[in-house]
Amino acid sequence: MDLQKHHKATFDNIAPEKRERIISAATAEFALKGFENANINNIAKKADVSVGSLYKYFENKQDMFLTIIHYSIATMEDMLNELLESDEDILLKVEHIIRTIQQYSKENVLIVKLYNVMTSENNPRFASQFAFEMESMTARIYRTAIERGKKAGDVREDIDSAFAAYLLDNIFMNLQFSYACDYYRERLKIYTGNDTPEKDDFVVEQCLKFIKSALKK
Amino acid sequence: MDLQKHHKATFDNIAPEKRERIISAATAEFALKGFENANINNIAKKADVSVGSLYKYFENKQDMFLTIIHYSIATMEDMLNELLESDEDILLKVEHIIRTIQQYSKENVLIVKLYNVMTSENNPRFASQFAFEMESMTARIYRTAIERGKKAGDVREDIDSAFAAYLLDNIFMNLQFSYACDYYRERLKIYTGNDTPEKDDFVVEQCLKFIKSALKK
Amino acid sequence: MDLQKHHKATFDNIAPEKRERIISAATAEFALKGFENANINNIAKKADVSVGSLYKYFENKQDMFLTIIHYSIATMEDMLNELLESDEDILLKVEHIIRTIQQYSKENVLIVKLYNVMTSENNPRFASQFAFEMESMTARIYRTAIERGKKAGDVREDIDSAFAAYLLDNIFMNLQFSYACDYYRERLKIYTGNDTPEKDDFVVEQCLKFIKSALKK
Amino acid sequence: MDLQKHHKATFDNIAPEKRERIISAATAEFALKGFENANINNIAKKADVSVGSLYKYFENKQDMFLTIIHYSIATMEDMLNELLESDEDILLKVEHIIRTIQQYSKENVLIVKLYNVMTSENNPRFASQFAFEMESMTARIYRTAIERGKKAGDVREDIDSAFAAYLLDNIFMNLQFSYACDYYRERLKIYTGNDTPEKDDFVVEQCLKFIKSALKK
DNA sequence: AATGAATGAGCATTCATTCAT
DNA sequence: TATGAATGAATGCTCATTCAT
Repeated sequence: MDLQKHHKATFDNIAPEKRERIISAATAEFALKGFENANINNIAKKADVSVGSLYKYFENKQDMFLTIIHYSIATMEDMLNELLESDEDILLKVEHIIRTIQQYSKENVLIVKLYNVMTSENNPRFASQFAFEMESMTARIYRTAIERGKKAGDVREDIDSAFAAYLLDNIFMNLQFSYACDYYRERLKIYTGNDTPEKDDFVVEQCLKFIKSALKK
Repeated sequence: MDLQKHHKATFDNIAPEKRERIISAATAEFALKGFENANINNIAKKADVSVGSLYKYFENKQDMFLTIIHYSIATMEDMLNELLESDEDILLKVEHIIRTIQQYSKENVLIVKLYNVMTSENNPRFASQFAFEMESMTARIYRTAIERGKKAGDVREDIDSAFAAYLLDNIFMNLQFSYACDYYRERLKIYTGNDTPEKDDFVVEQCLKFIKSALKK
Repeated sequence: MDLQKHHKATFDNIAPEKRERIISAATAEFALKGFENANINNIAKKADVSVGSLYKYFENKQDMFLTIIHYSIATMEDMLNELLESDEDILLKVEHIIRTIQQYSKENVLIVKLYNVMTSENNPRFASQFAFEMESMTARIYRTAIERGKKAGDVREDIDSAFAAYLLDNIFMNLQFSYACDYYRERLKIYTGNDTPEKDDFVVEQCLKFIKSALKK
Repeated sequence: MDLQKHHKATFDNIAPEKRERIISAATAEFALKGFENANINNIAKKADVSVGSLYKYFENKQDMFLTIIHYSIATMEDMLNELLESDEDILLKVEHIIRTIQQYSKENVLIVKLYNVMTSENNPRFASQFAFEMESMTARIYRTAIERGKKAGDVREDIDSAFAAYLLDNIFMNLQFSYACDYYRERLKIYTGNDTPEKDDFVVEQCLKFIKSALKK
C-alpha cells in the first residue's frame, strides 16, 4: 500500500503553511478546470508562490496533478477511516456512510469535484493508480462489513460480497457526485425533483430501504 | 422533447457519408481528449475535411461538441427505445437493460467515453442541458417500469418510484462506464477481480440478485 | 481623362439594378471596414449575389476596391461638375463649394468615408492613381477659378494659383471629412465646440472670411 | 492631460533599449499596414522579442496599438512644445510651424504615416480618444497664438479664434501628410508640380502669403 | 452565366517550462 | 532556495479564392 510520491523532496521541506497554500490553490484549479485546462501560472499566483518554485517542487504539471490527487485521496481516507473502525452493524454502517457522504460532499466540494475530474481522465496509467489509491480502501471497508453481516446473519449469503460492495459503491459514488458536481446534481433533480439535494433525511431513508432490502436475508 | 440544434443548416445538407466521417472523427477526439484538449485541426484531418468546412457546419468548437454529444445521446436513445417499448416484467426488464449495457458499451466505447467526459464538464450550462437530454429518458423508462411493477404487485410500494429509478441508474451508469472508461474499469477489477469485465453472465446474475431483492415486495 | 477599368467586361453587362446592389454593398463594406478588413463573402451576401459571381466581375478583392473607388469618385465628380460650369465670381464659388460639401457629406457619408479610407492606403500604386482620378478635377476647378479671379482683379496676383488651389483644397478636404469621418468630426469639435457640425452657416461664414481675406488683393 | 496607459506595468520595467526596439518595430508595422493588417508575430520578430513577451507587456493587439499611438503622439508633442513656448509674433510662429512640419515629417515618416492611419480608423471610441490626445494641444497652441495676435493688433478681430485655429490646422495637417503619406504626396504633386515636395522654401513662402493675408487686419 | 461549398494558409493569443539573477 | 521574465510551439478561427455543378 506504499504509494510512490509524485513530488520532489523539496516539497516536503517547505513550511507547512506554504505547502498548504499550494495544495489548496492547485486543488481549486484542477477541480474547477480539469487537468488540461488548469493553469500553472495561475496556481502560482493564487498560492502566492513563484512558478519557478513550483517547478522546484514538481517535475511537471502532471506530477503536480498526481500529488494533488494524492492529497485529496488522503483526506477522503481520513473520512473513511472512522467508518472502517466503527464496529456497527451493516445497516447502521450504511446509514453512517450516507450521512458522512452528505456532510463531506457539502464541506469539501472541491475535493469531490477533483475526484470526479479524475474519474474521466483518459489515461490508463493514471487510471489504475488513481483507482488503486482511491478504491482499494472503500472496497475493503464495504466488503468487510458485508462479510461480517453474513456471519452475523444479517446479510444473505447467496450474494458475492465483493460484487455487492461494488454495487454499493456505485450508489455511494454517484450520490457523492450528486452533492458536488454540476452534471450529477442536475441528474438527481431530474430523477427526483429540484428539492432533493436539500432533503437529506429523505435521501437517507430511501437509500436505506433500497439497500437494506437488497442485502437482507 | 425536441431539442435545439447546435449546428448550422449546412451540416444537414452534406453527403451522409461525409457527415458520418465528421461525427466519427469528432466523437473520437472529444471522447479521448475531453472538450478543451480536443483539436479542431486534428478532427478536420481525421475526417478528411478542411477546417474551413467544419466552421461552415458549426459556429465554433463548443457547438461542434454539443452536436457530437447530441448525436451520442441520440444513439443511446435508440438503444433505450427498444427497452422502453418492451412490455416486460420489471425484473426481466432489468436483465434486458444490463445485457444491453454490456453489449452497447463494448461496441460503442467512444460514445460511452464521451458520455463520461461530459459528466465531468465543469460548466453548469452544459450540465443541465446534457443532463436533461441524457437522463430524462432513462428516468422515465425506469420510473414507469417501477410503477407498473407496483401495480402488478411485483414491486414493494413503500419505496419512492423516482428515487428508486435514480438508484437503479446509479448502478447502471457506473456499470456502463465500467465497460468503457479507464478509471471505472480499474475500479471494477479492484472490487471484484481482474476477470470480471469478461464475465458477463456473472455480472448479470449478481446485479439481478441485488436489484430484485431491493425492489421486491 | 480616360481611366482604365478595374473590372471585367461582364460587370458592364449585368442588369443595372444588380450592379447597383453590388456597388452599394461594397461601398458600405469598404467604407466601414477599410480595404483589408472588408469581407468579400459579406459583400456577396449583402448584395444578394454569389461570391462566384463577384469573381466573375472582378479579378480579385483589390480590383473590386478600385472599381468601387472609381464609382465613388465618379459621383463626387458629378457634384463637382456643376461647380466647374457655374460662372460665378471666385468668392461666390467658394461659398457654393462649402455649402455643396456640407450637403453632400451628410447625404453621402459612406462615399466620403471611403474617400477617407483611400487616402490612407499605404500603396504607392493605388495612391497615384487615386490621387489622379480624384484630385485632378478639383485642382483644375480651383486653379481656374483663381486665375479667373486674378484676371477679374478680385484675387491678388502675388500668389501661385496652383498652390493656392492646393491650400484651398486642404481646407475643403478636411472640412468634408469633418462631416463624415469619426476622427475628423471629433477634431472639429475639439477645436471649435461640440455643436459646430450642426452650425452650417457659422462654418460657411468663418471659412469665407478666412479665404476671402487670404485671396483678396 | 494625464492620459491612461494602455500597457501593463511590465513594459515600463524592461530595458529602455528593448522597449525602444519594440516601439520602433510596432510603429513601422502599424504605420505601413494599418491596425487590422499588422502582424504581431512579425513585430515580435522584427523587435527580436518573443510573442509571449509582447503579451506580457500588452493585454492584446489593440492595447499595443494604443500604446504605440500614444508614443507617437508624445513625440509629436515634444516637437510642438517648443513651438508652444516660443514667444514669437503669430506670423513668425506660422513660419516656424511650417518649417518644423517639413523637417519633422521627413525625419519621422513612420510616425506621420501612423498618425494618418489613425485618422481613418473607423472606430468612434478610438477616434475621440485619439483626437483628444492629438489635437487638444495643437488647438490650444494655435488658438492662443491667434488670440495674442489679436491683442497685439496683428490679427483681425472679426474672426473666431477657435475656428481660425481649425482652418490653420487643416492646412498644416494636410501639409504634414503631404510629406509622408503616399496619397497626399501625389495630391500635392498634382496640384503644384512634381518637384514641390523638395521646394521647401517655396512651400513656406506660399503658405505664409496665404495665411498672413487670411489673418491680418 | 451563376452558384456556394470547399479550401488551407494565416494570425491573435495562451501557457508549460526554463534559466539568469 | 526563490524568483518571474522570457520563450515559442500550439490552436481556434477567418476569409480570399477556386471550381464542380
